Amino acid sequence: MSFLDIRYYKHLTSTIDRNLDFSAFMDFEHHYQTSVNKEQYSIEKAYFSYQESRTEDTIDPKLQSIIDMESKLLGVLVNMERTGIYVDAEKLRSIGEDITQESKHKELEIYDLVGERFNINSAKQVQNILFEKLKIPVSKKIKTGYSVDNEALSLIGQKYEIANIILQYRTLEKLRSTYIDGLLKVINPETKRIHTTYNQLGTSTGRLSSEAPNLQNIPSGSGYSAQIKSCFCPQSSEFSFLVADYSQIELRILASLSGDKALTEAFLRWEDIHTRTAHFLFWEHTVITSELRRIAKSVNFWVIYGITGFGLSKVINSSPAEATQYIDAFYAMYPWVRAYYQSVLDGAQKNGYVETFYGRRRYIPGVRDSNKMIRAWAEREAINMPIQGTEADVIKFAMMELADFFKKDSYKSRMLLQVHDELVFEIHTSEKEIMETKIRSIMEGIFPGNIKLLVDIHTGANWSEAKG
DNA sequence: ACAATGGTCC
DNA sequence: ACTCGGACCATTGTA
Repeated sequence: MSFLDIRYYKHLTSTIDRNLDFSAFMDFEHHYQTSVNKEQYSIEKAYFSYQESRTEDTIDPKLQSIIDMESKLLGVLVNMERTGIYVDAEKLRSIGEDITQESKHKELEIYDLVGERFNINSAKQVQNILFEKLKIPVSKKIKTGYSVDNEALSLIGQKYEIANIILQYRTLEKLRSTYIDGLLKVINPETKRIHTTYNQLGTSTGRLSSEAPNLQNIPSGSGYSAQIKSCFCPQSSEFSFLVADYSQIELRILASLSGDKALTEAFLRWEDIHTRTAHFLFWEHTVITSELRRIAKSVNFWVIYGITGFGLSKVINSSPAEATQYIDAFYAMYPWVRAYYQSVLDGAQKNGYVETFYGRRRYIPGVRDSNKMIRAWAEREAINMPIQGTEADVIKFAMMELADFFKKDSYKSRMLLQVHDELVFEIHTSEKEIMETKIRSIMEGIFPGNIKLLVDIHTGANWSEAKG
């Protein structure tokens, strides 16, 4: 277990138990950061330092179970990293050429409209062109001047076509720079595959992060995004892709943790939860249009984040007052959720931390701060962490069980990626049936809450085809 | 090198 | 009044 290096210790201090003296560890970390060979740090060293610096004598058994899980998970992650994922470089390059061509075209179109050449990639220069030269009214301000981000340009685009073309140009450039050039650069020449690195220490909720490259933010839309995603595929024809994702896992966990009757019943009756919320929010409408459902979906989504009416209003394009009404209506519909949130905040006040279903902790000192803004921020963090963190715990436990299963009978199929609520597999043709059955049963069976977790499974010849 | 801005994902 | 749940990365521009 030589991979259980210093990352593990850092994880303990940062996401599991922040109540530690960090100084004993600084030397260790310095060596880690300057070291070429990460493997030289053993679990024994890390664990020793951890014990040395603990301020309590005993460790909460629930916390210990998380520590044990993380220890074992590291080996699973290392296997996934080493396995990597194949990318059709030729296809990716060819898509890149299409994008470049279209991008060049947009570029010229912009110069033509403006009557001047400038660097469209520079926010500053775009500001100058739009607001100084073309005298377009400002829609949104930022620290250093006038914003030209997506939100601002979309507004401007209602009247000035130039903003829409800049948006289109940006989208193309984003795809080209980050996902074409960026990915081509990190294909391993020996394996022809991309090997990401999972960071177990990167988040404060217990989620994994993925870096060098980040394979957790590959675009998922249609058009070029789908084309890029389709470049992720099996290396040989004996394999296909399988994507298994938890369906509405946050809301299901919220239902279990809060025990809310209405939310629980809705799930037990297999109702469409977004439509149900929409019916309640827009009770005066007899027909729920897709637009109304979209708003209700945003409300459901952002209530989990502990967001304010102001924030929600930006997402659903309404006034803050209207958005606040929606949030209040949500709480009226699911009163136990509000009570549950209150109990989470009370716990944060009392203990200084909040915890997941499995006992993973996040220390939140801000809930005791005298500054109202800081406190409000801390409260949103506190409300979100048990849900997002439990989700992270659930999929991590599932991954470990899946890894055991794959290993036990020496299957040829492999687990390749984790994207927070989704796992990507490379499935050998001969193992298709058993894999579908087992992956579903392991993932759905891991969480013992009142509400059963649901897993959607899609298969296909590549990542794009296999997505939901 | 580093901050600011912007954009992609769950 | 309000820039807000959790991440990583590219580009520009300044130090």
